[in-house]
Amino acid sequence: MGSFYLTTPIYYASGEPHIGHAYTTILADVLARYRRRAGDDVLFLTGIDEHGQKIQEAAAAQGLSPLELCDLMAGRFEAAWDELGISHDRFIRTTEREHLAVVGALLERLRANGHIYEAEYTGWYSVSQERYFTEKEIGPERVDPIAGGPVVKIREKNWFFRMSRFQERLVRHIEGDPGWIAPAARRNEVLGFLGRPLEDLSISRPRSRIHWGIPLPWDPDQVTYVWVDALTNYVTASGAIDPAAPAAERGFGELRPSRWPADLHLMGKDIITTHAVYWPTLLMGADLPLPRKILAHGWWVVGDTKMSKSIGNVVDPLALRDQFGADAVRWYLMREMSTGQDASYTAERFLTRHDELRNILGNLAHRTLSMIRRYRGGVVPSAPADGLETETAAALEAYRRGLDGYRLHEGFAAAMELARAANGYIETREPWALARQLDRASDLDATLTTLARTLAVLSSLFEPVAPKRSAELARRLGLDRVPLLRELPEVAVAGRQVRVGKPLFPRVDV
RNA sequence: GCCGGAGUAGCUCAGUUGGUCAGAGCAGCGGAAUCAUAAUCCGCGUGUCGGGGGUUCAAGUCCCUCCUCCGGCACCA
Repeated sequence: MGSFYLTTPIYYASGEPHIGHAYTTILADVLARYRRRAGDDVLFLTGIDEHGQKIQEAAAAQGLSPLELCDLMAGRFEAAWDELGISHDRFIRTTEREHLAVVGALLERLRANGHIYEAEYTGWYSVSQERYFTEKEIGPERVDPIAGGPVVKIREKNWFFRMSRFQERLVRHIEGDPGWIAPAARRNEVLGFLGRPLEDLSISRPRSRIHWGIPLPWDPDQVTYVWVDALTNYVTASGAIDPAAPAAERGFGELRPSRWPADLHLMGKDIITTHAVYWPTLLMGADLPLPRKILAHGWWVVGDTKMSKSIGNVVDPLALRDQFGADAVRWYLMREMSTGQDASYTAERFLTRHDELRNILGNLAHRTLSMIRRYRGGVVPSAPADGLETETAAALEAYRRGLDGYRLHEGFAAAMELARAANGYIETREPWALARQLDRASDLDATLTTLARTLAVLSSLFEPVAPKRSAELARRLGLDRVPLLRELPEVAVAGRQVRVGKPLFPRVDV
């Protein structure tokens, strides 16, 4: 049995879960479920990032302590994930005691290795907003993008990580492993970025300004800035580091038994630099192995404009879920977006994808189960399931190729293609005609058994993307669970008592 | 400015290393069937594969150039 450890970013706890969070998390969930279906022992990690100035301010504004606000937001995220059928194994919070200790241990390791030094940080600071803004945020006008007020260039004491030392090693790593950053376009961007001299990374902020954070072990007047704090969650959850052990035995250099390194870090393309540059160099600095793969996905846009709160065109995945069900939302997101690229959300496309699920797959299940009930008393006949063999084999191969290669849209298209083929098979075989001819009973048996077997295959292929309805389909077929991939296509369906039930994907009147 | 993508049927897009690659789904039109959620199946596309040039026996598929759109160019979760 293989092992697979995958992560989403931890989402910043100052805002409500939105479609960006949902897409990343659903993508991760689909891959996690696929790996489980392929027989792997999976660790699927997600969580929230709870430190920093925004949390501190948002809590104060609501009359809460920072931790009270974080508790509230953790509940919001977990509830959202529950409603979307997310099967994470671990929900990490950066305020957990273990994480605080691991961050401290990592920082001490970096310092012991001689990669940390003290210097002045220079940046554009807005006095009214009490925070720094990036060059990009302030724009050429040099005003703070929130209130439009002035920004000034100021200096303050920070601790820095000698990221620049690792530039060459990182470039060699990326060039030596072409699939390490996917898709290739993002890899090229990172390499382009690394074509210029890499600067060092500021890793702390004065506690006088931001108190809600993890104090540096050697300088309690400074708190850990977001990068080290947030990214380290991946190591914390892996169990690789034991902060309570003596410094030489904590797991750096010599890994303890753990899930590290991660097999896959998933994220939106906006934080590729953080994951493909900051994080690996930090790991190098701490003598930890790098994650095996980094996959940055694209953005959902609405029509041809970017989704944004200010425009008011944000699509709420939970509202869609209320109307169509979690599986339909998941199907749309996975099937419609070419993994890695941007895609456009439109209500029309959503409905088309939902119709596909309902008419091609849902109706296939319903008509098949109805015929087994009508013609064979609800029991799958014991006959050779010798139809659709070519189509099934082709679908399985394309499906695995798509999911293994992180082209989920292609993999799931192959699954839906099999459902289309099964509908065609019904038309060709005309079971209703066979049922009228007593001497064709064995042909009808073979037809119905083939269809039942194909539905069992489909329940397995669709499980990662539509877990609830696929499990229900398996139950309707009289199976006690959704089959694993290695059990396909030979699933023992003969003799099973089926149940027709209500349509799997009911018609939704809009 | 530098770097990198994309431009294929009305719409959304597939098209690995050049040779059934001119395709799929949706929409539209016509037909079949009745097991089924007015669901399904079959048939129908004269598309300059953004423009131009080049390499080759052969190019959406490689090279050059032009046009249009988009993305990246660090302390932003």
